[in-house]
Amino acid sequence: MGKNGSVSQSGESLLSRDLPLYLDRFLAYRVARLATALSRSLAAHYEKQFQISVAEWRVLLHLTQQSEISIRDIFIRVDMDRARVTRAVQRLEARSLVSKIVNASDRRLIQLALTTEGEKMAGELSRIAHQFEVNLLQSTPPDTGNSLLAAFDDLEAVLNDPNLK
Amino acid sequence: MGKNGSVSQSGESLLSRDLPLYLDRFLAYRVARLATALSRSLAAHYEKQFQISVAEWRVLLHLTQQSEISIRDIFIRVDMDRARVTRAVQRLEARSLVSKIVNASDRRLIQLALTTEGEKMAGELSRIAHQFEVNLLQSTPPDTGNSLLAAFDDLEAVLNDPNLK
DNA sequence: TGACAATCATTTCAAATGCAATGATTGTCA
DNA sequence: TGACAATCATTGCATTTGAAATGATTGTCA
Repeated sequence: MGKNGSVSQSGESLLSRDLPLYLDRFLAYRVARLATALSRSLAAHYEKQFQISVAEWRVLLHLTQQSEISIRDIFIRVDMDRARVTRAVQRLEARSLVSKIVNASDRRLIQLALTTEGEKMAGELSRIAHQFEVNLLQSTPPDTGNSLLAAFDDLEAVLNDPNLK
Repeated sequence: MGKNGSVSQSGESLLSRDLPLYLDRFLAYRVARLATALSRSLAAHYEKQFQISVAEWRVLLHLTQQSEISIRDIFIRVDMDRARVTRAVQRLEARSLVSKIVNASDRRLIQLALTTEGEKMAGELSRIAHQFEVNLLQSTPPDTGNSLLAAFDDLEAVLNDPNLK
C-alpha cells in the first residue's frame, strides 16, 4: 500500500458521508499534502545545483515574466508575506542575481530586475520546472493539467469572494 | 481584477507554450497557493473558538479516525515531520485533549488517544470542516470535488513512484 | 547470550516565517 | 500650503519549522 493508503473508490459523492470527517477525502488537507509533495519533489531537481529556496524561486520566476517591478507587486501576486519577499530579494541581491534600484518617480517603490546572471539562472529554473511538469502529467489522463487549473481558478474565486467572509 | 489576476482562457494545452514558464499556469505553484488560501480560510473558522494550529488540527482529526496510535503512524500518514507531530501532541496533551501512554508491548511506542474533551472538540472541528467544504464546493461545477481527489491520487502516485526518483 | 543495527520519540540548533511596528515617502483635502 | 492619512519596504521579535543528534528500547544474528 502506498504511503497514504490512497482512496480509490470515488464513486459516491464527496460529501454524502457524514461525520466523522474522512481526512483522506477532505480537500483542504489533500491540497496541502499535495503542495508539500510537489514542492519537495521539484526542489530536489534544482536545490543542489542552485542552492535556492522556494521563496527565492518564486521571486526569480516572477521577474522572468515582468521586470522593473516592486516588492509589493510580487507579494500581492505571488502569495507571500511582504517580509518574506523582502528577505528573498535580499538574498538574491547578495548573490548578484537581482538588482534593486529606487523608483525615481515614487521613491517608496523599488524597481527589481534580473541581472544577466539572474536571467541565466531563471532560464535554467524555467526549463527544469517545465520539464518537471511534463513528466508529472505524462502519466496522468489527458487534460488533467487544464482541468486542475480551471478548478483552482474556481476555488480561488470562491475563497477571495468577500461575500463569503 | 482579482488578487491573482486569474487566468480564464484555458483553451490551449497546458504545456504547449514554451519558455519562459508562465507562473499562473504552473501546477506546483498553483497548488501551493491554493493550499495556503484554503488553510487560511478554514483556520479562520476555528482558530478563534479553539485556539488550535494546523498541526494540532491534523493530529486531532486523525485521532478521530484511528485511536491508540503512535506518533510515527501519524507523521507517516499525515505528511508532517516527526518533530512537528511530537510538538503538536505536546500542546494537545498540555490542554488535556489527548492522552499519551507508553505501549506496554513495545515501550518505544506511544499510544495516543483523544480524551473526552478531545473527542468533543474534534467533533466540533469535524463539523466545521465538513461545512466549510460544502460551502466551498457549492459554487463550483458538480463533481468538482471528486474529480480533484481523483487527480490528486494520480499525482501523488507519480510523486511517490520510486522509479522516477 | 551479547554485540550491533534498527526503530521510536524527543531535543537541539539554526534558519525561516508571520505579525506588528518603524521610518521614509507620497497622496489628500481643508 | 500644511497637517494628517495612506502606502511602501524594512526590521524586531516571538514562534514555527526541519534536519540532524540524542537517548531509550527492541530486533538481529553470529
